Amino acid sequence: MPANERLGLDIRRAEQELMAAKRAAVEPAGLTVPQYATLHVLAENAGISGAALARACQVTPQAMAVVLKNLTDRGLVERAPHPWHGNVLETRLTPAGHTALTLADARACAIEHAIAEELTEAERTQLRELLARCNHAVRRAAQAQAEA
Amino acid sequence: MPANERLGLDIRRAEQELMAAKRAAVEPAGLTVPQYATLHVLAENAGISGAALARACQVTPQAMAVVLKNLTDRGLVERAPHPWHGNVLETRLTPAGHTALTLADARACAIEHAIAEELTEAERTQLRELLARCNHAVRRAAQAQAEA
DNA sequence: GGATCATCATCAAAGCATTGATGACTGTCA
DNA sequence: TGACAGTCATCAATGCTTTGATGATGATCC
Repeated sequence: MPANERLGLDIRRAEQELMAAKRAAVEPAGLTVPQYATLHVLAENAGISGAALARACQVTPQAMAVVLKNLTDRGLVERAPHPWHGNVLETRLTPAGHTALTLADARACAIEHAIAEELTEAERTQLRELLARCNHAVRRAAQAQAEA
Repeated sequence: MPANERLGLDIRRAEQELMAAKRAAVEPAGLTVPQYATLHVLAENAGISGAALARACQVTPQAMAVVLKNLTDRGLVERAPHPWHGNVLETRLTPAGHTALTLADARACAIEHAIAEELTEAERTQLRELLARCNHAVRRAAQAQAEA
């Protein structure tokens, strides 16, 4: 199968380009992309648990634990035991975390804004739909292989 | 900016889904996705240098060095100094590497095949074009930020 | 010939991500 | 009350990726 026919490569390339741009965008705020994503979810869900945060960011709880450790060490978030639900650690933004998020968000949104402006409303919808169908096909193929 | 309007998330999600499926696909061959990609390029470019390999796979030379180290340690590739061009290490597939690649390639192609089949020819072209335009917009926005 | 430039390999540090396994806790159901 | 299932946090091992810095080598130009 020739490489230039593989649609996966186009998707991969787009994502890499996007990640590189976002990395550069949030770097002045002293954040990485996963850290920015975590703070973003946290801003709208104060006191959420680490596991729930991981689900929201679509990573494993272990990966989120590493991100949270780095954020905690640098004082951007704080974690405290849940009042009556023993095993859970509530996570919250600190003022410093809120500041960093605000800084990063402006530049990150500029990137998203650029994408949105490049495409018409109809094109945006279509891109979403095409990607969703790719997802569906991929998931189906993966499951077929898992069963074989 | 609401999260559900960010097209970047759709692209990101599609890529993650794809990566997860490919990871599962090449895992029975004892490979990771970057390792598979490296072997794939290597199969058609015997004796290529590590830096050139990195460019072909769109990663940094350092990242490629790690991948090559793991592949070399497991005997899937071998590296030897270039005959007359001193500083270059020629990299080649070993028979074991070729076997692993063949195994992984069948399953990886099945994933790509599933994507290609889900979409019509026109849709594939359109998806490519939309992604390319996203790339363009992202690159432009990133450059604008870099200059600011 | 010798300075300069581009390319290549590599060391180091930091961060993100995966799988697998373990222990602790809550709530439910018998 | 006691067993069970589900959720949560965490340790450990691997592997990929990035930036930054360093040294070696070959080719080009003066």
